Amino acid sequence: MSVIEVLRRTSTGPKPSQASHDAILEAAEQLLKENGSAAGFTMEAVAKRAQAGKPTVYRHWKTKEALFLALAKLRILSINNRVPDLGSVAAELARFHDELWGRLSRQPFKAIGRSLLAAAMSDDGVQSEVHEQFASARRRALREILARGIERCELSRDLDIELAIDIISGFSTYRFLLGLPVDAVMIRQMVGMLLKGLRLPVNGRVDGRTSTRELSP
Amino acid sequence: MSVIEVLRRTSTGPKPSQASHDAILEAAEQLLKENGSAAGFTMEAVAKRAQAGKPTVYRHWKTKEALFLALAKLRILSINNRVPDLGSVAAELARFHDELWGRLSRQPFKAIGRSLLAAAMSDDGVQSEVHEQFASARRRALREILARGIERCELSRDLDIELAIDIISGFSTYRFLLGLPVDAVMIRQMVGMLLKGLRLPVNGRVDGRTSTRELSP
DNA sequence: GTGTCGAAACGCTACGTCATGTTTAGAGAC
DNA sequence: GTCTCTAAACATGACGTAGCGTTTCGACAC
Repeated sequence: MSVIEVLRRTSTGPKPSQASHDAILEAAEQLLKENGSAAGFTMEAVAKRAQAGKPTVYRHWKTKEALFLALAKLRILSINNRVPDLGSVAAELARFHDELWGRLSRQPFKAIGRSLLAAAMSDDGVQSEVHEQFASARRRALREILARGIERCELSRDLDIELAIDIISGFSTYRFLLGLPVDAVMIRQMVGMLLKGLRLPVNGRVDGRTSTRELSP
Repeated sequence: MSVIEVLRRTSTGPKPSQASHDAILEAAEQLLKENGSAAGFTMEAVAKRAQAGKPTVYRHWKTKEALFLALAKLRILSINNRVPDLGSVAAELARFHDELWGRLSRQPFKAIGRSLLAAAMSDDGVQSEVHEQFASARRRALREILARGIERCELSRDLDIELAIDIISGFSTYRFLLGLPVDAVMIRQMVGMLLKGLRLPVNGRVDGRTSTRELSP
């Protein structure tokens, strides 16, 4: 149910109102979702939608960018990146991407993601934040998956994990950037193609095709 | 030498002035370069820098976005993507990336690239254009390289070329997006890691390390 | 005369602030 | 417990600033 109430919200005394806080965030999310990008996402519109005054919005967040980043952290950083041990790197990478891109392919996450990248490209500070917070959360999960793969001898001990993470993250991010679908089938194909380079071959023969076991273990 | 002249440019008669056209483009490029992103890139600033009137700017380009896209096409699409036959996929991929990212890592190309991605994330039309024009030019070159690799039996005939292109393009684009360096060493490491999955193994043994031949043939 | 030129002013929208009067929670007095 | 006072939040509306895109102007080239 919506946090935004119909009746006029009044003061809650000396402490900031949690109701206003929540209503503003929800209004911001609705606007991003409806427009599909940051276009039309104005502070006036947010305030109006939240049935709040502009000073109230600015009392809770210093700038428009701060409000947006708070929303992005709430919605995107909350996506669970942790993947349990599923027995194979392929299965775990597939699960990881399904969780992440299953969300980011739909609204409002898609609009928030697009706006976040737009902000990162326009401002060095946001770019750093995207790198240090949003990307690093994903990287940590991938690092665990690859480390488990090394432990169970699926992957070589010499594997450059950070490099592999760049390649894995890059694929889906690139498709998102171009507006192309990032669906489960595609993810599994990518993982299959990539794994032939990542995993330590157990037999002396690696053919050019992706085996069924690699795709859906 | 600068196209922006010191003296006041006056009318050239019934036809739009080529000098104004060039001066405006150069002014726009300077501003992007100086700011490192689209911040501060205003039409007023462009006109002032070019010693032109705002109506003259709008006479040549209908909107700010049109001016920016014209500049982006001029500077980024002009980067030569074609790579001659160098005898190996690794060498050709490395050369391709060096040409492209050697430019995109430096100003003003870096700022133009960032602003282009920002615009793509904010506007569906620009996103389509980035996909259809900017990305596709790169993809065409990569397709040639991979096709040659298949011809000379370095790569499997079953290779999903488009998928491979997504992975290859994604890596560098992802690092660019996060503000991380995209240098030649890194590119060669990525190509090395990726090729072990792409190329058709000639011997029955593929170890976990990257051989010197693969990195710099 | 037609169309471009630079300069200046305009309307519009959006960011962020300020001034106003109202409402509320909490602290202290009794 | 009740009353009073104060500090801070609340919505509303107006404001200053900045940027986009347009209009008007006199000057100039063909």
